[in-house]
Amino acid sequence: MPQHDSASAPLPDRRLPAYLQLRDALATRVARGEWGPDTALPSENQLTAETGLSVGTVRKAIQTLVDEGLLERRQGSGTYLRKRAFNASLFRFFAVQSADGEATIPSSRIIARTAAIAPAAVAKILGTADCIRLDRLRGQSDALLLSEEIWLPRARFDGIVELDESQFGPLLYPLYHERFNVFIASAVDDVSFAAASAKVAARLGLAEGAPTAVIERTAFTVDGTAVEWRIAQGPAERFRYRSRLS
Amino acid sequence: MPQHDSASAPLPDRRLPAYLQLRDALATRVARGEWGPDTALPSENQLTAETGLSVGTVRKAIQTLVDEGLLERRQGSGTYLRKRAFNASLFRFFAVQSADGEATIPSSRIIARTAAIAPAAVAKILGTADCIRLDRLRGQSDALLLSEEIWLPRARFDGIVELDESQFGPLLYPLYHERFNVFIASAVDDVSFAAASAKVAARLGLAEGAPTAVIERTAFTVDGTAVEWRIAQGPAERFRYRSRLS
DNA sequence: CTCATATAGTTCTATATAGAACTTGTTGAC
DNA sequence: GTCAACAAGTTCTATATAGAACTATATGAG
Repeated sequence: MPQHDSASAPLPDRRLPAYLQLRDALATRVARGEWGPDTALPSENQLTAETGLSVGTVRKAIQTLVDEGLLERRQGSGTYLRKRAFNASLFRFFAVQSADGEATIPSSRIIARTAAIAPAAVAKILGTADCIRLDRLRGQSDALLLSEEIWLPRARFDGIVELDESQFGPLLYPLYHERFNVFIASAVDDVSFAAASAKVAARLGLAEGAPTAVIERTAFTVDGTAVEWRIAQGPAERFRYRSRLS
Repeated sequence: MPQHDSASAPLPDRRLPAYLQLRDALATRVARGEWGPDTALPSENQLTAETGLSVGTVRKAIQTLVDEGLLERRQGSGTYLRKRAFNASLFRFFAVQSADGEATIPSSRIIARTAAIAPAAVAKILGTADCIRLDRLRGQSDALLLSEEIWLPRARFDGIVELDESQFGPLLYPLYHERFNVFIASAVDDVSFAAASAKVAARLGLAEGAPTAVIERTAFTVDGTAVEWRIAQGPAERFRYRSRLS
């Protein structure tokens, strides 16, 4: 699937109801990075003036995006980008035996950054083989919890290889947004089980063939294009995943 | 926590907005089993007449329940109980190598039904130790996939031990609803990995200590009381779990 | 029986309006 | 400087209304 430049604005589908057209328009403006994490979106009144729609319709459009998890409304203040709760969630899956019982985000260390040709399966997901690969290790040095391999399309993340190491915090998604204008809106995790390969075992300090949990994640922007694929692996005994069904 | 009889109607909190009071009222009526899976709830017009509220407010109350996954609206037809998609989801986690690739629900066999005292942890969740225990095996006889142990509070499920075996289909939640007026509205799964105990290994035809995926589930009614706890275990190599984050 | 048409009932979209509830910044009293 | 009061701006609740879109049933023609 070809990647459009973000400048090409998709035309709204006139057959759709007005509130959905407005929803789409707002979503693309969000994806384009028009508003930062702490700047309010236009108010209901401003949007009614801009669009000529009624407040009710504008509210419905915004509410749709809130339900989809993209926006967040604060009464009396405004409408903002929602802070993504799943930033730390990949980590949350591993029970960290911190003494205080807090859900601390342990240190993470990027151990490699290179431009590389993505494997076919990854290239298919990301839409290109021209990629950047990050390798990351998480956990204390005496208790390594997660070995990660992260693939990004080079077109969107050019310059991340040369970026100063101090710019990398424990979480990547804020960096994506601030430095590369890429706003992660949703993700899909695939959890499975596998024996540790020699390489992974060495990294995590496990025996080869030791049981590990594997998490494969694909992350998407608002418009549904995949912009990150990663595979993470950690010791199975420490793994614990909670999921709410409804 | 003491279990109320379903006859005691909780009073609506007057401090709450009207649409939330109506939401709560409808939720308790649903939990009470007032409407079956295929009978429509009262229409918007009927509800406005009953309550004296405006259509907009009534719509908002219903929409809230739709967002919570409890109801389902069909334009031109009516509002209905939502068919629970996670009935089969516990099973979906195991990749079934059926030739056609279909997500078939394999046969399930109840191998034991007894009244029993629940372990402390389970009793705490269910609010009582006076329970019924079901043991179930799923999968073909040549490829057993899941060994389940299910705990139910006896007060709500009295008679399930004596129930004719033919009444048990492959899914339990429809049975809960139709026979015992218990409508499962949400659930929480906890996934982890563990070595197979001697007993589980024997049941599944695995070697003792073989890696298995463990799913612990607590299921809730609309009002948030836990009415089922189960632990399921299956071979780790066959396990695959998909989760959507947003 | 089969098919098209009408009809009543339902949800869905959209507008207009009013005031309540809440947040944020400013102004003024002390 | 500190605190209270005010004011402007925002989202939230609630009502009222109109017509469109869709579904299910009944009716009638052939």
